[in-house]
Amino acid sequence: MRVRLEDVARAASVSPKTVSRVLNDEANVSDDTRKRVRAAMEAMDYRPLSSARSLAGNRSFLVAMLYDNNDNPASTYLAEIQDGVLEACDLHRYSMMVRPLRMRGDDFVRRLDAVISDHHPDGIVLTPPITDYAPLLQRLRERHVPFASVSPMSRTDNIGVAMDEQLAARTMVEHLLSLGHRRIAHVSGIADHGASRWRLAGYREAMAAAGLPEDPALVVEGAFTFASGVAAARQLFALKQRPTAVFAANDDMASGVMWAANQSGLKVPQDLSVCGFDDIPLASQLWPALTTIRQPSREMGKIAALQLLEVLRGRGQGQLVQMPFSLQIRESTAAIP
Amino acid sequence: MRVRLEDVARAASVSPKTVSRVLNDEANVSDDTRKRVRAAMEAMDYRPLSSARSLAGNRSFLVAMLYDNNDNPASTYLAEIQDGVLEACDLHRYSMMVRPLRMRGDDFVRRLDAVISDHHPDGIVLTPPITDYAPLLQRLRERHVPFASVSPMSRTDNIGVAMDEQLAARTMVEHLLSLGHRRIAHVSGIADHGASRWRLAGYREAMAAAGLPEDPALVVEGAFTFASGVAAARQLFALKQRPTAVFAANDDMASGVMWAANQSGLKVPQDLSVCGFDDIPLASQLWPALTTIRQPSREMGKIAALQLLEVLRGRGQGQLVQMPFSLQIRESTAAIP
DNA sequence: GACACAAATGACAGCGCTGTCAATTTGCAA
DNA sequence: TTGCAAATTGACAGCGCTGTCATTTGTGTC
Repeated sequence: MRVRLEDVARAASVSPKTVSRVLNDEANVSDDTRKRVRAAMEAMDYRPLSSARSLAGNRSFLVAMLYDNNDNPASTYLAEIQDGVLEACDLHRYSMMVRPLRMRGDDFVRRLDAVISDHHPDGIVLTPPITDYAPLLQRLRERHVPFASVSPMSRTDNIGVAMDEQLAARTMVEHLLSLGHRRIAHVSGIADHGASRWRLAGYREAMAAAGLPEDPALVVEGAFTFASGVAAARQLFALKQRPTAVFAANDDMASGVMWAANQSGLKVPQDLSVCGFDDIPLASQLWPALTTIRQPSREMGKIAALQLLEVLRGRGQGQLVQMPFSLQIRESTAAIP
Repeated sequence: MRVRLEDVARAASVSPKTVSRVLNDEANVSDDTRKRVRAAMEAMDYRPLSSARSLAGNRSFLVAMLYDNNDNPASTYLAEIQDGVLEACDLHRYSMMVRPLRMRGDDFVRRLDAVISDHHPDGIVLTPPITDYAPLLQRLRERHVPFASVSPMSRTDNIGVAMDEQLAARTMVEHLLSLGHRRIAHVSGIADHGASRWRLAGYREAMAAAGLPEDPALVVEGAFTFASGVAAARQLFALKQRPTAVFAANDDMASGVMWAANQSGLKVPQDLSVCGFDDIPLASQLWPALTTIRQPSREMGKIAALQLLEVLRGRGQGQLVQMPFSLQIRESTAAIP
């Protein structure tokens, strides 16, 4: 038969309520008692029944990770974040569920409400690009559902994890500048994603700081996909004055650019330097391996979830953790000839 | 305040137990009553509290999807299956959780037990490569946890979804043969994965049927990754008698082969035909677009979950659904010069 | 209309935990 | 040693639903 809390109580010669206190790490339990109870739990391999805990305690021990994969082809990114969130949840014995939640559609709030009412997550982890969708944030606040975000656009009133993407992008471009490149193109992402804005801003900042005039022809909008990288590259290669380096806003597009370069007979990095952003697994597998910005997605998912859990467990307020980035210089960038 | 089952009962002038019957689609409720109760539920936007249902009914309404991503770099594949499983679960108002579960390690059974004891899933969806791990299956049967599999190796005593991968592989190779190719190489996957075996078997079958002697040099083992495709291709290109076509056991490796071909100055498909398996998004984005076998992962995840749910809901036994495949002929394969 | 039987409905306890609040023990100052 | 507040522990009800079993209602037969 199942071991119940009551059984543990009997074994430890305390009341069920005391076992409950130990289980929930509550204060006001003597060290001696706590130890005895813990030992009994261990000895009996006690597994609290989460449905009973939820019913009695009015909490679900559930964290929901919301995402919109409609606009987000980089499923490897979401998968990594998911792994990180799950790791954090496991640490505190919370469950995790994942829910796609498309932004488009006027029944958005209804769908969000359904998720909350049906599953009662204690808290929510938001992933780009829905980290900044106003109706979502508003509704979560109205319903008092705590949430944490991965790479939110707004850096105030938010907990979770963020990276200084603008500085990272600037650093990337400065690397190209230091190699002697002057005609540096940028393939940006979907316009209203925070990631696109910051990376583009970082590019512009670096170019301006180097005293280079802005050339609109050198900035092409992509969609974070391999195919859009190919298309953007074709457009850039068709320019009368071809760029000598391309900074793509993510690795998928960067590999598209490299592919197109290969097709056009351009050697990377001899004829063209290419760099990306994210450091997806493919980046180091490509040949030549891609110079990029390392963004530890898995770790970021974990940290965001930990901030949320801190709040859920009544341990603190949580904060917006600033993530360091690192420039991964590999073989796809080189000095101009 | 929250609307409870009791409130619905009062509104519909029936006992709580009757509302419970309607909620659970049980028999022995008159059509009239059922309609009245449904209307009341609708009107009051009643949301049953799953923790109470679980506690009283001793079921969790939870489906767990288990995977081992350690050996499975194609996270896009798992993400699609996950989406499909989730869709099926939503259909029947079940929740879904995902759990990585590494096969290696002698504490495997303990880890599996922990998942079951902690979360009490009503059933489990297994994904390759853990669909055929004997200790896992044995333990699930011992604990009477129903499960369904996506592409299990054993086609007996299993419910879920499968594709005739061997026939698909054979069909792919026959396509190459029909284009006049004779020196056809195969880049296989991780040896003990079912997918690798079937695809290799299909390749051999087609070659033998065409009366071509088996040349061990033409079969190179990869690991389902882009990088392993590149490595395998290099090995094949180094052969004194280079193959004119390469059939890779998945699209990631096929794109690796194409990449390597590009690097070696081989034009695809003029100098080398390349084809893959799975039809991942990248396949149609590549240039030239990759000829491959379409494997509808998302749909397969959904179907597997539906078989499981049929069992969980006491609606039937579930079955191993055979999935049709389709050959996607694109631009990466062509007749030999 | 009376009877047998099946279908429909309801009463009630209890699933395993936690919230509330009361009871007991401990620690410490006087 | 006594007194009192603080710390610790426990008693008990109840969270919202479903299982069990009893009761009522409906249906068909002679």
